[in-house]
Amino acid sequence: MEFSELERIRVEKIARLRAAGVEPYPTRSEVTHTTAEAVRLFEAAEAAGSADPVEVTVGGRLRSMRLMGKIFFAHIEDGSGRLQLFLRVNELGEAAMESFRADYDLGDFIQAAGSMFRTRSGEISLHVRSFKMLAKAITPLPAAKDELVDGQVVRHAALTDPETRYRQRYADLAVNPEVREVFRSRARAIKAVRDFLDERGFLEVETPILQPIYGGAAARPFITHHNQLKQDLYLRISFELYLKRLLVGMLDRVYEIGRDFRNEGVSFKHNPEFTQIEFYMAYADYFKVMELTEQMVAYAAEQVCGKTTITYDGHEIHLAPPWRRLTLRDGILETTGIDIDAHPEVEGLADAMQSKGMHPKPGASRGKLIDGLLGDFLEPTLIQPTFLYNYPRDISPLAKSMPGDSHTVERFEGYVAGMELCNAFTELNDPLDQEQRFLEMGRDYETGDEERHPMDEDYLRAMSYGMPPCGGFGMGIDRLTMLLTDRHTIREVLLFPHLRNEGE
RNA sequence: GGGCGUGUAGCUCAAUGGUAGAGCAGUGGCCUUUUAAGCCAUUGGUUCAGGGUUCGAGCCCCUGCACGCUCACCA
Repeated sequence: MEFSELERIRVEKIARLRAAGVEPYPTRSEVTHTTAEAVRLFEAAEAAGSADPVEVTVGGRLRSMRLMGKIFFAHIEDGSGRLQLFLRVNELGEAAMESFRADYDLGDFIQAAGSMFRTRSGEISLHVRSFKMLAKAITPLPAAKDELVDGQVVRHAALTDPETRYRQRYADLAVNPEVREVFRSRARAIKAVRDFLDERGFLEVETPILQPIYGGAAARPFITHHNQLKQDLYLRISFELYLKRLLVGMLDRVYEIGRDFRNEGVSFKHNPEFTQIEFYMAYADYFKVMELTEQMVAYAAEQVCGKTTITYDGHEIHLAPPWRRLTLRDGILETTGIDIDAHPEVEGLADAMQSKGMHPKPGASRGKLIDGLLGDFLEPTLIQPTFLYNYPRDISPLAKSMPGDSHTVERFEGYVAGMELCNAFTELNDPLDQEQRFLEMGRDYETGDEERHPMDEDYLRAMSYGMPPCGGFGMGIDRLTMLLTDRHTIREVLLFPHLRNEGE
């Protein structure tokens, strides 16, 4: 390791501690309470009028030090909160005080034993009788503490540089408590989804991440290779085709929470690997799935935020069921004046778009044009939760057709805050129809679409054994977390978002 | 991949083409109830990297890298 000057000074302190017979990285600590527990104990004793001292040993990082000659104040922080330490030469002696002054730095992990009390200004604190180093920090935490300059410019920003925050998430977490809170919320959201499905008889399963054929979504995959088997494999882009095989196997309600990998561009809402929840439910259709979706998201909001009305990007959003239901046709008609039902063929739709001054992408299918209208005009207007439903067949190869409408399938997407949150449909369970869809996608591939659905023969074999009618659902956990924590980029809800290699 | 922007001390930020600075942190002092303590003194720079223009470049030009925003892409 190469050290900066600040770091060299701390390395010298390590040597000094060792020379004095003090191990700066001891194997064990004697911590008995978190800082929050210590405070609660003391408050309880106070409330009970108890005169017995509350004795604790707490541990944490040194986050502030105010050394005032014969007495020191300091704050330590652990995962539960902060606690002020009060050190006085009367109890500790001059040698210990001097060691603390000279060898202890902000960022060090220490433990302190003593009894709880209130300072004259009323802050619950620990009157320290003994302390020891638990782990010496060499690199100073990137914490800023700006001060009043000429009666103004109070800037107490901590680490804010996004690159440093993402590359050194450990440092970001260490100095920015609100970042820690985001990831606690993320965990609560996942637990809420899991509990919600478990309570409704769903079975959590795990399916292959390394897949010989990828499918279930339109995305380019990452390719890898098994050496001994001499087998090319793909990292999964969705769980869909494996989960639906399980319905053939009489596991009626299944779900998986896990990582998908898509070899595509990164953006504020895309990361090459992201977390997805998918569930499949036998004997359900997409309307049933809509009901479950709105209940599940509202439940997650309650668990994470304590309520179903949340704020996202300044918008007050009401997640309580029922959510607005809007057919894709009506939504596009309202926002563009184009009736997609009046244009069952791509040529007519493209003409209609041109007459509105739009520039339909040459060679795009009808479904892709409709998807473009949705993304450009309708999606930004969908702030309050909305189920858009009934989608073009040609962009939905795994969804079941609507009875009596060969161009449309029973599919919906849930939109909140102008962002696609989830995607679901009545699943196609007709093996002959499914084979036909794969073949149609194959034609698209031959005309240059990289994101084709490759034919999955085994999936067709599974379906040909008989697949119960079912509804299926997929939702990005990252986007759900963004929504519930009011974060506006996916990087803020990923502990270690994907970045380019660090420069030399 | 395209466009725009940013890159200066550990952190947050200044600096007309003319001596690289501030606050906090650090270091040395003073201080026995502080509160993002206070006071005195002080250290710390390959200004992202490499070229170029100029008497002189943190600043202007070129190339590269990283990050941000945005467009494209995106079942």
